[in-house]
Order: sequence, then structure tokens, then C-alpha cells
Amino acid sequence: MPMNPLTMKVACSNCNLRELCMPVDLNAQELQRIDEVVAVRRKIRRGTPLFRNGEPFTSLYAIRTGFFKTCVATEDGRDQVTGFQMAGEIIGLDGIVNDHHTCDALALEDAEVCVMPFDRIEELSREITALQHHVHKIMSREIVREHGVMLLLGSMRAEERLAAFLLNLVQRLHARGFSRSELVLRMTREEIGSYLGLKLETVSRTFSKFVEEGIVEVNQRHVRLLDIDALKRIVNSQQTCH
Amino acid sequence: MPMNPLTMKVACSNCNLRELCMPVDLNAQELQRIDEVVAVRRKIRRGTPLFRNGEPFTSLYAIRTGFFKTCVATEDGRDQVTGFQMAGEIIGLDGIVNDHHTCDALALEDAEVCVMPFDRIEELSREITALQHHVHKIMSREIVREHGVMLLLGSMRAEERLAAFLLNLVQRLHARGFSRSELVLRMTREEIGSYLGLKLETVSRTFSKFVEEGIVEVNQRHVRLLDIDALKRIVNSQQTCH
DNA sequence: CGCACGGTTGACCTGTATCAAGCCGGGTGG
DNA sequence: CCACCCGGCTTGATACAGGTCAACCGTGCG
Repeated sequence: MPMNPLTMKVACSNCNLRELCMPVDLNAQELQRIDEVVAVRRKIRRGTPLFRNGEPFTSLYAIRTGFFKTCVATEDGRDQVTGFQMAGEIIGLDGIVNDHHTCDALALEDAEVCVMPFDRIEELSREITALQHHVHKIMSREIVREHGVMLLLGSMRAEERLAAFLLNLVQRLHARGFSRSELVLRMTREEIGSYLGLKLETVSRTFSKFVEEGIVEVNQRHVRLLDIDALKRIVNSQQTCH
Repeated sequence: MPMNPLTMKVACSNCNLRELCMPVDLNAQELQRIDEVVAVRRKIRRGTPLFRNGEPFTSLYAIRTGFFKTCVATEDGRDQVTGFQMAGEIIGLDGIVNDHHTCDALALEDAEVCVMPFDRIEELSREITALQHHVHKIMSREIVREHGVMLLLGSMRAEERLAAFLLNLVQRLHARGFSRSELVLRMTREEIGSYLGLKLETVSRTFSKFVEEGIVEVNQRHVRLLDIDALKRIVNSQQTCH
């Protein structure tokens, strides 16, 4: 059987990321069936889109490797990074409501995703309750995550935003087996700024400030968190104490 | 059969809001079954919560009448309005992921909601494909809505935010049969400010500016949009020209 | 080698926050 | 019925965080 060089057949049942993107409480038979969810895998080269605003929606994507950003744009050319996604996370949920995507998903490094046709997900989740519930949880989690971003954008100062951003990233990386205090940023200062509602200069200055205060060490994209408690304190103690 | 004074039995099948909160393409039999989704109705007095952060999640709520705000808070007392909801809209989606709510939903005026136990929704949506798909769309719609808010909070200036806010409100009200240019705000300037990431004074000043420019008429909470095109122009034409 | 892109830093500007005073309208109690 | 109060709103003066513009630097790639 000929295969597209960009795709290959795979199974969830023996995937090491399964506990991150699939429900955990499955019996053997259900586990088997879950493999039907993933159609193929697809490789995405750094800097290229997984999908773009306006494209028809067909599938959700589970990230196997690599790092993505999603962003929305207005007609007048403004755009906003709405999230950064890493291995085990699901992208494409925005497309369900109108059958086409309403944001861009760009790979920030070479990546590989599992393509999960949404009609197949719906079909299977009618049969496997655990999967149904899992899909609901994933969507709800995204809603809650966005609440957090709204809180950040609506009420935090630059330092608080950056501190929250770093803590969130390192926490997610740690859940994937990486260091709990060291990370390599896959995005530019400008992309961080877009996500945090700041200009790239402000991001840069805030990094410098943290370095001066001995809270972090920054070497290009390599960041080491020296004082995680200090970062936490920055996040939840608003300055305004008039 | 004795009834709780705050609740009463009801049916979706003959509800005039059905097309707003339920799927449209149902056959007669499915329509019948849909009535099973709503357990009871519940009345909420102005200023009181429908649910609070931390409370166990059991149900989604379809608003029948009235107006709500939802808000999230941090430990340090900061809080952020994440949305305003009106008749036909669904609240409570935040609770699915962790089986308890992560935000507060407060009635801004006396309200009535349809209580839809989530396990019943899940059960029924395993049988009725249209309902399943509808639930997915509602959640996806919320995600997309929040993308829009992130764009607003992350990249718009005060005037743009307020203009976008007014246009959004009036558009939703119009879809419910109200005027396309006149509206009564159910929330305070402070609540608007929280939602838009602005202080109440800035909201007030921006209203005044719009009034000066003849774009809107403001009388307390009563607002008339005199020049909708001007508002649209304000929203999508960022000032930063180069 | 040199160019280009990402990042840093400085000087200055501006939009929004902050603080403060006062207004308006509706509800309450004398 | 009026006086008062209180919460919500407006407006002004001032402060400051972050934006803007510009110069420069470092690194990696062609």
C-alpha cells in the first residue's frame, strides 16, 4: 500500500503520550477501538501552518512532538497569539462551531501531529462513554484556560504576565518530564508579547529586570528559573496597594 | 405533587428560545426526547449567584430570561468579568473539566434558567447525534468567543474595546428581537471595565468621547447607537499607522 | 564575510490608571 | 413631601507603565 511521505499509520494504544491526550479509564476492548480515532500522523515543518483561518474543519490534532502557536487576526492586520501548544495537547477545537477554522496554527519547530477526523471522534464517543466525557473535558479545559488568559490580559501588569507565562510553561514542560526550572523558549519575544498583550521591547525589558533581580537567568531562548517562589509572589500580589 | 417555589417543570419542545439553545434539525421523536434534558427551571434574583467558584458542577444552564455576568478571581482578590450572558445562552461549561465550577455566575437582573443536568445531556447526546453535535458546537463557540476577547484585551485601545463591546451587545440583542441600535446596559461601568480590561473612569470617559463625537447617545444605562458605521470603523482600524 | 533577524537598551511620548471632587437619581425615613 | 444618603457616574489633575522610535549588538546562516 503506497503511503504519503508526510503521513503514516499509527496506534494510540501503545503511544507514550496517551495519558496526556486520551482518557485513562478504558478497558482493553475500548483501548483497541480508540486506535480508530487517529487516521494518520502528519509532519509539519517549522514555520508552516497545520491549518489556517478559513480552512474547512475536518479534524482535531493531537500534538506528538513539536511546538505550536495559534493566533487570530482582524481584517485590519492586527493579530493575537491565543496560545502555545506542546506535546499531548489538542488543537483545532475552534473549527467545530462553523465547520471551518477561525485561527491559524503554526509550528514553531518541526512537529508531528495525530490527525483525528472529528466525525470519527463523534461516532466513537457515542459508543465509548469515557471518550465522550474526555472530549467534553478537553473543550472545557480550553475554556477554563482562556478564562485564565483573560484574567491575565485584563488585570495584570507586565511583570505579572511574564512571571505567570514562565511558570505556566515550565509547569507544563515538567508534566512532560522536563526540568521544573529550566526551559527553552520556542517562540520569539514578539510572539510572547503578542500572547501577553505586550510589545516585544517590554517583554525584553521585563526579562532583563528579572535577571537583575536574580530571579531568572536568560541566555537567548534558554531560561533558567532561579527563584520560582519569587515568580509566584509576583504573579499573585497585585502592586496596587494605595 | 408539591413543588419547590423556586422551580417548576417545563418543556423545550414548545419553548420560544429553542432555536437559540437547542439544535434545529430534529425529527418529532427526537424533539420529544429533548424535553428530558431540562430537569427544572430555577429563578435567580438580581445580585445573587447561579453558581459560585468551587461549587460542584452538576448542570449546564440555559438562560430563559434575565442577564448574567461570569467572573473569575485570583487568590489576591483581583477579579475579571469573563462574559455577559443573555437569554438563549448557555452557562456552566467551565465546570465540566474538574467537576466543579471555576467561576462565579451572577444574575444582573431577576432571571430564570433551565437546569440541564450534565449527565443527562451526555446520556441523551449519545443517542441523538444532532444533540451531540450541538453540544460540541456550543463549547466550540465559547472557545471562539474567548479568542475574540483575547484579541480585544491584547491588542485594542480603550475606544476600540468599548466600540466592539457595544456592537457585540446590540447585535446579540437584535438577534433576540430587540432594536439594532438601542440598548439598556444591565451592568455598571465598573463591570464593563472589568470585562474590557479598563478602569471604570476610562469607560466613562470613552462614553463621553463617543457622545461628543455624536456617535452614541448615553442616558445613564440607556444607550442609543447613532452611527454604527463609525463604531465599526473604530473597531477595525488600529491607530498605529506604520 | 556579511547580511538579516532577533534581541537589548535608551530616550521620549502617550494612553490609561490613579486620586480626588462633585453630580445625579432613586430610595428611605422623618 | 422633602431631606438625606448612597451607589453609580462624570470630570479634572496628575502620575506612571508601557508604547514608540531609534540605535546598536550578537548569532547563525548563506
